Amino acid sequence: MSDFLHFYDEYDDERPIAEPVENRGRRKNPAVDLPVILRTRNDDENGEVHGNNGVETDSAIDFTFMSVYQEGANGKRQLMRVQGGRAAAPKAINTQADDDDAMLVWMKNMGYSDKQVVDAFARDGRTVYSTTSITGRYTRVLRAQENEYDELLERELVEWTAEDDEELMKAYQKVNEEIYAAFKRIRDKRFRMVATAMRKEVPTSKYSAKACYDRYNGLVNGTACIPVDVHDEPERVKTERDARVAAAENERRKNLALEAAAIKKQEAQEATAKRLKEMRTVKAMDRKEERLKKETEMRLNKAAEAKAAMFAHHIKVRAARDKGKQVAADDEIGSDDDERVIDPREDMSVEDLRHLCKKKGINNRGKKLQMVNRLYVSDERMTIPALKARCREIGRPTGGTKDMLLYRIADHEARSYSKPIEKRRKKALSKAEKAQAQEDQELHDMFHKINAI
DNA sequence: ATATGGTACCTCTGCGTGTT
DNA sequence: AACACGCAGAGGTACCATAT
Repeated sequence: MSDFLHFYDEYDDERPIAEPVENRGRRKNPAVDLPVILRTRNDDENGEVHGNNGVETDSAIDFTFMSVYQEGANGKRQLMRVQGGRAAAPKAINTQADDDDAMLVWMKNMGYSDKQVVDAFARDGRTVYSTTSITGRYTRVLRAQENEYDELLERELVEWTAEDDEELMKAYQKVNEEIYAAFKRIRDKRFRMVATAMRKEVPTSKYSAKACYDRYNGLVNGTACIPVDVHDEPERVKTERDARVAAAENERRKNLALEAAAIKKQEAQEATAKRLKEMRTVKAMDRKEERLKKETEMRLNKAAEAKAAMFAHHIKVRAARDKGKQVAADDEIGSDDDERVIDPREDMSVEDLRHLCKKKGINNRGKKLQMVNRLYVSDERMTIPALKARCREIGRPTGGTKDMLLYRIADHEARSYSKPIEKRRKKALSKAEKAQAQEDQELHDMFHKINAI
């Protein structure tokens, strides 16, 4: 082998190539950007065969378009391309290695990967082998060197040195350790291989490496249980095994039942929690409705009191104007709205009014306003103590003028019939509901705004 | 017929990713 | 974080196609 020390200089700092790789495996080698040339074949000045005739190939145009191979059966080789360098062509393995082989051996000895060798060769314009050829050529060169050296040793033209003897013993020791490790690795795989072999022979086999190991040792040590088909008491063994199988099945079912019970329990708990939550919600809704009802009632009462005051005022005004006159005993209704006193019973339906009049022993025929007037006149004829007693009875205040007492009683009667009450309550509720809905919408919008951040 | 470059196939290793 | 798993890249070897 020729001197290769110059490669150390060439590839030291100035020629950046990748660091030698330590382990095999997936690595990301940097891509080499080189011109693509067609594979060609020509002889150089020494008669050696090279691709591209050793011409420097800096561009894709700078080559002679010649086929390196004769017309092949598949024609594939004629069109193969290499990046940079010369195309590979058969070249004898020579122990007096040329520069390419010397570099190849040096790089491989240094630990560069096959791909790195190919890239470096391409970049330097050397022969560009296929990556998969590198190891092949490398091992062939080494064998050739060894063969040549064997012959020299035979002829006693070279000899072992003391230093080499020492290295030999070290190498022997090292290799022995490697062999031991390799042996251990393969031995450790023994029962894995046994299990695989079992599967090949018995496709239904499900014995693991561990099972094979345990059984094998049991058989060798005589501790393995006897198979039922060769046992002295097969019936007993079978019965015992069946009992174990049954017990295991029972255990399995028990566990399944426990599991199912646990799931059921959890579901029941969840259902209870859900129901409780729903009940709480319903109660809350009920409370809310109750509150709204009360508020409405309060508002209505307040309005009623205000109306009662207004009613009293109107009556007073009319009384002053009609001084000395008796209130009409029958159906005389003022046609002028200004003169007419608003009685709460006017909100009642004609049907309810007829019912009320009948109940109080008053003529219930005629127009709506006539009935309202008759009711008023009837009330007006009562004494103040009687009116107060009536107010007390219906849970209304007993203070104020007679007209206010009259109004309260009229209002109570009107509200005791469903229609006007429902009408007013609904009106008040819908107002409260609207307010609530608006509040809900604002909350909803705010929630989404916060979520979007 | 032999030597050589290249291919097919196998194994090993490292990396990325999903699961526990 | 630890582990399992699949994928892809790398090297080794037997073999094939072809040049000599």
